[in-house]
Amino acid sequence: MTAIPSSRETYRHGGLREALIEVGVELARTGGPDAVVLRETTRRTGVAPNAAYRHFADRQELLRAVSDRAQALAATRIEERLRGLGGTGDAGEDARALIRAIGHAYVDFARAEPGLFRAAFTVPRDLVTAGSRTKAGSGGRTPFQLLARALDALVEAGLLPPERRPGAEFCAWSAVHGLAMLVLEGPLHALDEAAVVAARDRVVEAIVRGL
Amino acid sequence: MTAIPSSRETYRHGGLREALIEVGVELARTGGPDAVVLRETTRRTGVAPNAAYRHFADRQELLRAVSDRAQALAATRIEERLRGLGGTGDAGEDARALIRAIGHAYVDFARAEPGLFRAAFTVPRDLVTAGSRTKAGSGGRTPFQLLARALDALVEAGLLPPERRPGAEFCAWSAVHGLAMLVLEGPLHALDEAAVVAARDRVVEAIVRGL
DNA sequence: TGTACATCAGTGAACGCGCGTTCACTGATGTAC
DNA sequence: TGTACATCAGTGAACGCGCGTTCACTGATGTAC
Repeated sequence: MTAIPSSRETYRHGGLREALIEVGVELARTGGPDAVVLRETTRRTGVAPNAAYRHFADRQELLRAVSDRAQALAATRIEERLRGLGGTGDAGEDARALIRAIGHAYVDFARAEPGLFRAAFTVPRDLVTAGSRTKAGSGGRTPFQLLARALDALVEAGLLPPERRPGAEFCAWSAVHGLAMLVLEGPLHALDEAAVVAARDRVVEAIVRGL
Repeated sequence: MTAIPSSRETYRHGGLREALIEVGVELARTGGPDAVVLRETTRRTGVAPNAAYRHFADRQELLRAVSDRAQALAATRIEERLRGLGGTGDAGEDARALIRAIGHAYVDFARAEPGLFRAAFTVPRDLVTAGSRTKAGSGGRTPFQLLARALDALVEAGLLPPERRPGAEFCAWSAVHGLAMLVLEGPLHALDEAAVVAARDRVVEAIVRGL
C-alpha cells in the first residue's frame, strides 16, 4: 500500500489520510454512506480509532472526503463512456448523443455501484456548480461539469435556446437522479434489469426532447 | 388520545399499534426514517420498549408502517392540490394541468415535510403499482395511483400515444423525485427557494413536453 | 558530522451513550360454565 | 348472576453491542546548532 518507514508498522504511517479515505470508499461501496463508520474505517486500516482525528475533524469530514472520492469515481465512469462516442458529423446529433451517454452512464453507475452512488450524491453538500479537484474524474472534471459541457454543446448546436440554458443542469440531473434513487432505495426497488433500462432510456429521451 | 380503560394508564392501551405509528410519524417528520427509533417511539408513547413487539415483528416493520402512513399523507396533500383545479373545457389542457399540479405538489411536499417525504419514498419497498389502503390518502388513492390516472387522462386527451403509456409513471415520477432528493439531501442542498421553484417548474414542463 | 531537542502522528484506555431484542413475569379483560 | 379460568397486552430488568470522541501518553522523525 504505502511505504512502511520503520519497525513499528503503523507508526508515521505516511499516508494515513489517503489510506483512511480509500478504506472509507470500500466501506461505502458495500454499505453506502452509513457504512462509513469511523471506528470500522480505522480498524480496517490497522490503526487506533482516534488516529483518524489527526486528519479529519470528525466523522462528517471523513465522510465528505469519501463522498468526494465517490463523485470522482462516478466522473471517471462517465468519462469512459464518453470516450466510446464517435462523432457523426452532425453537431446536433453529437450533442444529443453526449447527453444520452451521460444520462445512461449515471444510471448505470447507480446500478453497478449503489453504495458509492449514494455516498457520492446522497450526502448533503455545497453547490456543485464550482469545479473541485477532489470530485473530478481522471479527466479532471466533476460529473456536474461533464453535464454542463454537454448542455453547452446542445446550445452551440442550436438545439437549446441560450435563454433556456441556465438551470438546465438541475433539470436534466433531476430526471436521471430520481430514477436512480427510486430504484436503489425507493418504491421501484423491485423493478428488474430490463424495466430499469427501459425507464432509463425513456427518462433520458424525455429530457433531451423536453429541455 | 385514546380511551384509557383502567387505573393503570398504559395497560391494555387499546390502540397501541396506532399510537406507535402516530408517534413514529412525528419522529420521521423531524428526522426522517432514521429517526424512527424503536426505543424513542415507545418512550414517547409512554410504554415499555418491548411493548412494541406485541404489534410489530421488529423495528423494520414499524418503519414500514410509518412509511405507509407518510405516503398516505403525501397522497392527501396532492389530492388537496388537485381539488383546487378547475376544468377549462379543453381536455388536453386539463390533463396537462393535472400532471403539473401533481408534480408541483410532490416537490412542494418534499420541501415542506422533508422528513416525511424521505420516510415515504426513501424506504425500500415493494412495487407500488398495486394500490394499498394503508398508503392511500383521504381520497383513497396512493400517490402512484394519482399519477397513473393523470397519465391516463393524457392518453384520453390524445396527448400521449397509448403505446407510450406503459412505464410513463416511472419517467414522470423520476423527474420530480430526483429534484426533491437532490435538494433535500444531495448536492443541490444550498439552492434557494426561488431556484427550487424554477427548477421544479422546468422539470415538470420538460416531462409534460417530453413524454 | 554529531548531538540535543521540538514536533506531532500515532497509541491505549476510557467515557457515556443509546440502540434492538430477549427473558420471565403480571394482572386486567372477556368467556365458559 | 356469580365464579373460575385462559388469554395476552403490557412490565421490568437485563443482554451484548458498537459507536464517536476525549485524555494523557510515547517515541520516531527532521531540524538547529
